[in-house]
Amino acid sequence: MFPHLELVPLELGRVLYESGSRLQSVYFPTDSIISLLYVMEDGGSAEIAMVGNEGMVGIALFMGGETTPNRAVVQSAGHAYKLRGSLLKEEFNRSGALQHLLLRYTQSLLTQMAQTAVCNRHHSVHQQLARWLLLSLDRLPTNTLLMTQELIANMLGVRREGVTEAAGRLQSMGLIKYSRGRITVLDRTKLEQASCECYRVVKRESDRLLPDLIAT
Amino acid sequence: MFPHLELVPLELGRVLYESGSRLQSVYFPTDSIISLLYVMEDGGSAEIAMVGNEGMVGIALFMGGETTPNRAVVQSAGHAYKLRGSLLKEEFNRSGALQHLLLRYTQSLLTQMAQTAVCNRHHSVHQQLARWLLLSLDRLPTNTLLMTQELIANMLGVRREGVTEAAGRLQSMGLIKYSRGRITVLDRTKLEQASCECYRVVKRESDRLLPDLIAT
DNA sequence: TTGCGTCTGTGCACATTCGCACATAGCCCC
DNA sequence: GGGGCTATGTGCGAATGTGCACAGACGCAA
Repeated sequence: MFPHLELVPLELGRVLYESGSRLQSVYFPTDSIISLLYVMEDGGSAEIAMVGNEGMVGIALFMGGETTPNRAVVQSAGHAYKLRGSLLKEEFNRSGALQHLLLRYTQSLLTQMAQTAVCNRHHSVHQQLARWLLLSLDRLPTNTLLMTQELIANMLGVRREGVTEAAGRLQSMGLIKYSRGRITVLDRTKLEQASCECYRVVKRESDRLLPDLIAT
Repeated sequence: MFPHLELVPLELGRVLYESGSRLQSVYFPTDSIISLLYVMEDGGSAEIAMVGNEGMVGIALFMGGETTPNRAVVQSAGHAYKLRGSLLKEEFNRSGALQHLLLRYTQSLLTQMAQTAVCNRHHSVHQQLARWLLLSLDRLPTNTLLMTQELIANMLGVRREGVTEAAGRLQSMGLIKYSRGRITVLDRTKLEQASCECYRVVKRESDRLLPDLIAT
């Protein structure tokens, strides 16, 4: 299967899958981040989950549904290995180690979605921003991310102004530093403290389910 | 495998799995409903998904994680087929039709969770209550459910008073009728209109992924 | 029938977020 | 180095939801 992996560049904002569209290929991000979004009828959106080098985009393919009602969009530019869906499906159906790995990854994605639901219900924008930054950071090689507050607001499904205020607070506490779409995390430990339990739950499950991650 | 299915009664409030506990058995509800909840550190809770006769409780078993950070609790009393986890796992690993069915069910559960996240972010208590009632109704043989507003509030992760107000509104619109823990849906069509798109998305995916549901 | 416990309704002060309007500030590019 | 675009900051009023307190109301049981 490896010879069929093709490393492709992914620019910010590119839509890999549209909601309900049939999957032709799957993507394994290396240094990029892909967001899974639900886009509402009125155009509003909310991020459901985030995929980085720990996972893949396109699980519906081997889960059997072929499509999902979500959009996959590049949240942080970078690269990903692209693979013909049919090849992955064949390999998955061989029921080998890859199948088990993919299923465990799917379970960790499930946890991420569940925790997103909880977080949306119970936690403040401030805590959610911290969670989101940490999840992004875990999927990037650096501790700087290129993201306007407007985009973050779209991901979290809140107002841009809400992000401005929360980010301002985190900055004045010395946890992060930012200007014009460039956010740098200064104190990761304190950022984790500022976040809610949701981040820790997702991280713990991810570490537990995928202990043996090696670059694909 | 069928001879090993054991029909067991499930009383309201019973906890089938505690967060993080190892799964011994899986359950296929017949006329009961099981809620998957996340319980926060401060004791608050939020429903992540709902399982009725369309699905099963315990997918972590075949997904490979063995545990999840969620609690499964009986939301509506009734019965379920209980099965030793190891048996299901064996059958799953035979990669037959059951495996494909279970994976498609898991995908529909994924959609339900994703939509819960969206709904928690963007929709009013009023809409969420309508969605929740419809999802419950779809999993019950009758159109009456036994549920206090207090319990519904715990499921939705909102205040009891918020449910009181939303339910009062639905009642005065003639969509439902209730008293002391007994809710009857009078006009399902209008209730769907009062609900948000989330219900429809979940329903559509569920119908699409599991068209061939026969009582297990 | 009476009583008690549980479920439901309501009022009010407060916090958070929203929606909008508009001010400021950094950066690119001619 | 001065437009002009885009990103960020701020200040309202309104809406929604929260936390608490307590009143009413229904139903079961003695």
